[in-house]
Amino acid sequence: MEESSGVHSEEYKVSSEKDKKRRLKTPAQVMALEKFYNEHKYPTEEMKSQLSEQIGLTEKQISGWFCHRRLKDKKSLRDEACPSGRQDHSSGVVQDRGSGLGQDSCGSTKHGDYRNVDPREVESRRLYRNDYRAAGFTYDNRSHYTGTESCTDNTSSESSSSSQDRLFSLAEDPDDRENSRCLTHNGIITPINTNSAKIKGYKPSGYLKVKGEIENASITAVKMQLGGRYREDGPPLGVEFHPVPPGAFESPIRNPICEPSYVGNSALSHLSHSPDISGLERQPSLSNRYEVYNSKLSSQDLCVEGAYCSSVHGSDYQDKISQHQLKQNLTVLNHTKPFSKRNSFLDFYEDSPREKIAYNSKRKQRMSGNCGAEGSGIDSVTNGHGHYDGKIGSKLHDYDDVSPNVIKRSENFELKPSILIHNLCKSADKEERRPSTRMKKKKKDNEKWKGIEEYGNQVKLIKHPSNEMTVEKRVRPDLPKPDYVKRASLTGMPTWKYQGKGSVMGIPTSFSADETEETSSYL
DNA sequence: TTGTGTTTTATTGCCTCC
DNA sequence: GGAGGCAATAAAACACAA
Repeated sequence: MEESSGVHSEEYKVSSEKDKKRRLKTPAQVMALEKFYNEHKYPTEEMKSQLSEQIGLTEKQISGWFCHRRLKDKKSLRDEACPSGRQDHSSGVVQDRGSGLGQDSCGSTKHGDYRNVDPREVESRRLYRNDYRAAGFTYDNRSHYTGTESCTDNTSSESSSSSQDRLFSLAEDPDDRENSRCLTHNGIITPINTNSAKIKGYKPSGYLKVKGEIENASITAVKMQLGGRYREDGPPLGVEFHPVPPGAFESPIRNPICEPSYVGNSALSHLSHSPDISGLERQPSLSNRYEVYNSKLSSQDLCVEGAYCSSVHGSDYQDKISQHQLKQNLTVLNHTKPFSKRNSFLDFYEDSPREKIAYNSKRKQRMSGNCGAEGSGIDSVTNGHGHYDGKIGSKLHDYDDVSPNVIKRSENFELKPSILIHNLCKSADKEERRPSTRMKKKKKDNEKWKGIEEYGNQVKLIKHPSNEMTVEKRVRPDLPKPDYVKRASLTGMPTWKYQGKGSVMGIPTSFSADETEETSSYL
């Protein structure tokens, strides 16, 4: 991988240097960057170097990109902080981001609000910490980052402006402890809890926490609002949804992701013999309410693009979320499959093909103000799937969290960072950077998932050339498997130099040999 | 096809910290 | 003084509408 990626990188660098013109980064690169950014807003030089090698950009470009990305985040926060009472498109919940103005680590270290707390460290570590802790993993790779890790860490970790951060914070909520399980060790949100996703809205930044929620009335209000109702099986934002009659949402478009598998009765979904029903959907553990909620969302918004409702998020945060969702979606599809998804490296990233999608669909996201509902729908859906004994959580990780096992099994995008980047770069770069004609673009929109799938196929080809089934079908059967998660969480950790530091790619050493063995055997 | 608006990328200057 | 980061700016690339 290093080889090809390296070559590619070199090529890209050379070409970039050749024409000093502004050169757009390939979707793969953007995905990788986004993903990495989601985990490390302030990458160390080492990380930058590594990343630059991985995606074929110069360190300077990497630094610049991160810098601008942070600005973007900051700007987003600022915009949302507008007194106009802007709401999060995806959730419709008043975002607390506003309060985070200038408080987020990505933003104003300059202002010295929390200089004492190295934003870089915070950003870099925050995710892990939450993850593992939440997940109940004994493994703590965060220590590698710095000894500064402390309780404050938690708060600071939430300082991130990203929606993910907000989501993470949810895990801290006593009522939402379960959610924490869903968090991936890499810090990417595993939308296990729909509520979390939906409420992504609520998440006071760590800084805010430190400062006191009092400072932000909106945050406090939301917090209070969520406080009582926000629970694992409860509807988001305290909105009670009435159960939908079975079959009410039987849309011709049965998107595994958006399709919430109606669940007034989880048993029904269980009994369903439809091959289209993903394992996730069958999960009996999903709360009815939750499912109902999802059903509604999906049916209402029913993005035709189904899998891609998430791409409709508004802000750049939503972008991240999109990535995340995408990741999740991809995961579901390939094993499901984003990138951010994304999700959020981060799949997209989040991100993965998903990221690409998000990337391409950004404009649309912006344009559609009511997309929020769609986005939230997706969130809820994906998250809803996450409700599996907490184990399922790992399944829904961002792709980088997804271990090789998952990848192998599901053949989806969720690759570890190195793999992801490599593959993405390979596929994306080999192909033309972007379609030049509008027709292509339009097609792209219609087939935004296509690209992702293609990418996934590439990976798939390498791993399972013979498998012609769709990703979704291939994956679904595995989802319900309990050990699936186990495996997923175990292997496939990126081989980053700094993994020891507890980077996203770090490999939890706590995993049992059995698991590893199992994984390897599978592979 | 063209014009307009938005987003992304690159550059530069300034500031802060070590 | 150097390194890293933020902010402002310009320009290219892109998306969309007419």
